[in-house]
Amino acid sequence: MKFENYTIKDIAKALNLSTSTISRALRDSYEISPETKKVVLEYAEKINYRANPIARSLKERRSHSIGIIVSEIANNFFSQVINGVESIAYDKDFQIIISQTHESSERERLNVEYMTSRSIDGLLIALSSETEDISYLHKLKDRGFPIVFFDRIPQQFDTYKVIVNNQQGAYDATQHLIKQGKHRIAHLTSSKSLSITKDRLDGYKKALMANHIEFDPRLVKYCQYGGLHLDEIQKSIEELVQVDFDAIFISGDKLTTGYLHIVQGSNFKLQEVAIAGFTNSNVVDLFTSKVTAIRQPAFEMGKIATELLIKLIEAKHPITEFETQILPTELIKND
Amino acid sequence: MKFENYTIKDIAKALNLSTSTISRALRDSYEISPETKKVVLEYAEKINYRANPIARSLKERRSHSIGIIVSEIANNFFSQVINGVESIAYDKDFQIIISQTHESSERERLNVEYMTSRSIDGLLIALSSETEDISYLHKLKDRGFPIVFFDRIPQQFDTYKVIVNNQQGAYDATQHLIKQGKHRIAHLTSSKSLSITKDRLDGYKKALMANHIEFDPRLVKYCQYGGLHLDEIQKSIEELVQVDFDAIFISGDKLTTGYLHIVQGSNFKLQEVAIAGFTNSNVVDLFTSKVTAIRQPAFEMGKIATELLIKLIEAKHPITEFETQILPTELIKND
DNA sequence: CTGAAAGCGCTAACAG
DNA sequence: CTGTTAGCGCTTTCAG
Repeated sequence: MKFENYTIKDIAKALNLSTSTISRALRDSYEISPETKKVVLEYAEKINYRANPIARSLKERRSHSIGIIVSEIANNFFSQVINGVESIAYDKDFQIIISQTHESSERERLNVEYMTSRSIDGLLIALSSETEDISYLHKLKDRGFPIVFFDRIPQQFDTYKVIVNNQQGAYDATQHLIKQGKHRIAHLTSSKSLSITKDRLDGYKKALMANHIEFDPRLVKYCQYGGLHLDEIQKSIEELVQVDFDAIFISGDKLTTGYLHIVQGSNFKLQEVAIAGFTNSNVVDLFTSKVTAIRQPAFEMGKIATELLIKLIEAKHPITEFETQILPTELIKND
Repeated sequence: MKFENYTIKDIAKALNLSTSTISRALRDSYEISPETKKVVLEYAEKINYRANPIARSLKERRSHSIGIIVSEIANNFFSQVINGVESIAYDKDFQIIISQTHESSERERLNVEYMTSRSIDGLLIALSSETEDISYLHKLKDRGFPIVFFDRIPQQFDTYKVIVNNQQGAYDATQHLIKQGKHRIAHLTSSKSLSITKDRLDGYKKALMANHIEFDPRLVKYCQYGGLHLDEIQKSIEELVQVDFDAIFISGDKLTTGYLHIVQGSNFKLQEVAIAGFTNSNVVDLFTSKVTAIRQPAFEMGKIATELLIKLIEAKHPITEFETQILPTELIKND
């Protein structure tokens, strides 16, 4: 089945004008007389004419679409980011194309390739937890393709980046736990290769140090897939129980809920362990376990990243000076 | 900044062949000699050639992309559906374009228009809670445009539809509450215009009847925006408290969490009201309030809907015989 | 087996 | 102010 639309040619024929006149009239060009414009616009309206964007894209070498790659849209943080992206893209008449990596670097690479081959004009991306080699992204960028990173950013990549102050957020969370009188604070986090993992670990250490608590590496557990698989969390907890802990700072949504699921079933004194963690869930306050949340301004982040990307796309001359925007986190106490 | 790719022309020039030969070789046409193919393929590989899908789309009048419209991707049910869609689309080499209505019928219409004008090959859609007039969808369909509805479907629209057995799910939920000794069972639900609202209400009534409990219309509260705005739930609860109830059957994710948020703050005996509801949340079991969940096979639904849509898109002749697939729900007790 | 040429729908020099 | 024409990158007759 094929679905046909009117073309500019149809209008030209019907109105006894040339296609270029129609094209110009529709785009409100100054070269066209008001009368002609009126006739064309009215007729176009009447037949409900819609320009074929594919043809326009081919001509203009722009698709007016941007890609966004996240690990999971079912993650509150990312879906909120996407809402932010949407809010700007919609205004600026850009289509957005979303795809998920499910924390697989191969999937990520395929998605990027698929998207660029489908001619997106630019890319917003938060790296997967598995990703280490991003040379293909460097190549793309070097060929002039606009990329903006958010949340999970690479080191040494000359482009715009948008993140939160992860170190500060982690510091605040840890500090909060310490203030509650906790001293053996575990840290459950994502893959070592992620920027956020490093930054949050730094904040955690800094808070310990500020309170003269010695850092114990046995209390830090990494989950390669960011808690996507429950068994990586299970394993971490089992190991943590061995070394003993009275509070835990968790570095992500999936990790937090995964942790809670496991704790819920357990009989150990785990129930009394204080919890603080990065999460943008809207329902943490409904949980049986009290969780102190570090919230990220996800919507805002999506907006800013998109604005920067569009700036990059629409730049007349290559941009070479980039900054990294750092947004504040918010601590939501729950006790 | 423009981002340039190699074209078929570049290959032709480099290899001293014509563009048509290259085109054919790349598509493994029988008319091309194995040797030529080999040379072309190798060279294409070497320069990492990617065909420009925009050009191909223009020629073939197909974009190899499908649109999916939901109210909110931040809703577990919908994000799971999308994952199902993705799993099939990916295999069949279709790009998916997601957009959200935020329960606004105007947004829905704009999204559909935007997507079709951007040449998607087909559309998957769950109607917004506000939607009443879908004549524009009828028009699209009549012009041969493939549409598949899921979850929130219209009456009288000749096309494939995929839903769950909402009546049965509602029946099971209500029955479960009754078995717990509850007799004044409220029903908090979405907009009157949605198919799922009607079906679930029917199931609820049927269960009451089967247990010789009289139906009390004052116990049914509708939320036009499906709980997207907390105040509509607030208002419903206030009214329900007036008529008194000892259990509640809730018809959706947002409504359920919204209800819990409000109840949590309240001092009334609301805390003792038993709750059952449609939700695909992965964290209901972590909630303080015990919620009996009716889960929908969302992933499955996305898969089936996509398969049907692709069938429609690839049909050589117009399809006129349609069925509605009805999937089972699952009751997850929590007591 | 390969090439020339037309055309998908639109835009944009260039002419008039 | 309007029309002619070429061309975006690809596929596809139609010739050879």
